[in-house]
Amino acid sequence: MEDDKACTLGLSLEMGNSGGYVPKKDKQKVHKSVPCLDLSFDLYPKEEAIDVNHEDEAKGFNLKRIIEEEQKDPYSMISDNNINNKNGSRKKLRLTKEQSALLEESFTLHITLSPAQKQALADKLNLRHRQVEVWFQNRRARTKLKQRVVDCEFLKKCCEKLTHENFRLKKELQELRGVKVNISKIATLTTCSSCKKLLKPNEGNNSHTKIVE
DNA sequence: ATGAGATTTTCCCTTACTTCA
DNA sequence: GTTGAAGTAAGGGAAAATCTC
Repeated sequence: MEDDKACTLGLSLEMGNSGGYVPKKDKQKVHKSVPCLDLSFDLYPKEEAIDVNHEDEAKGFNLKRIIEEEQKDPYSMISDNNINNKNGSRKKLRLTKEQSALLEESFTLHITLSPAQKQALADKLNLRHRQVEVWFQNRRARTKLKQRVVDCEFLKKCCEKLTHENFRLKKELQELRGVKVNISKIATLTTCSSCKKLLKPNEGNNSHTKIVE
């Protein structure tokens, strides 16, 4: 059955780490009990792996500093398509097709990224670390929402199936009860010795009512 | 050793903006 | 041109685990 097959599928989508601080050295332990995508890909080759606290003199790169600067002035390090409106309201950034495509591609490989991976991707896309982070958060939320809709539909079908089955079993029970009553009725009947017809209890042979023709 | 506050990272909810019918 | 719905980037708070003093 298709539904039976469906029963063995789904309802197990996990987002991996469900929150909380995870030290970098223990990052992989988190995913032990939960089926989750491998996060060990390199946006940078291994020899260029990023140390958050390390100040790269040649590139002037320090992730901690970048994040701090972003917090001080969120719009200082970004392309001009994300500058606030004159009235102070937030101007919404729209990611380009290329940016979205690469983010999607990364997401299909890894639903969460380490800070260094986020920064590497941000550099690649000319976005801020925070923007990549937020994009992944929202993308995980969207996935979860879609899965919730799928789960909901599946549970609805299960419910309908069970309701139908319940109705069928109730009907069957009713029929069986009817059969049982008839059998007990038959068990209490006696047979007329002369005409061989069934008699009600306490009915003599002389004045009997014909029950069974 | 241990306890309290700080830090880090994620999730969740919400808001604000854009796009489209 | 207006409106409402849907999509989505981003803000902010809470939770959880670890770190630091």
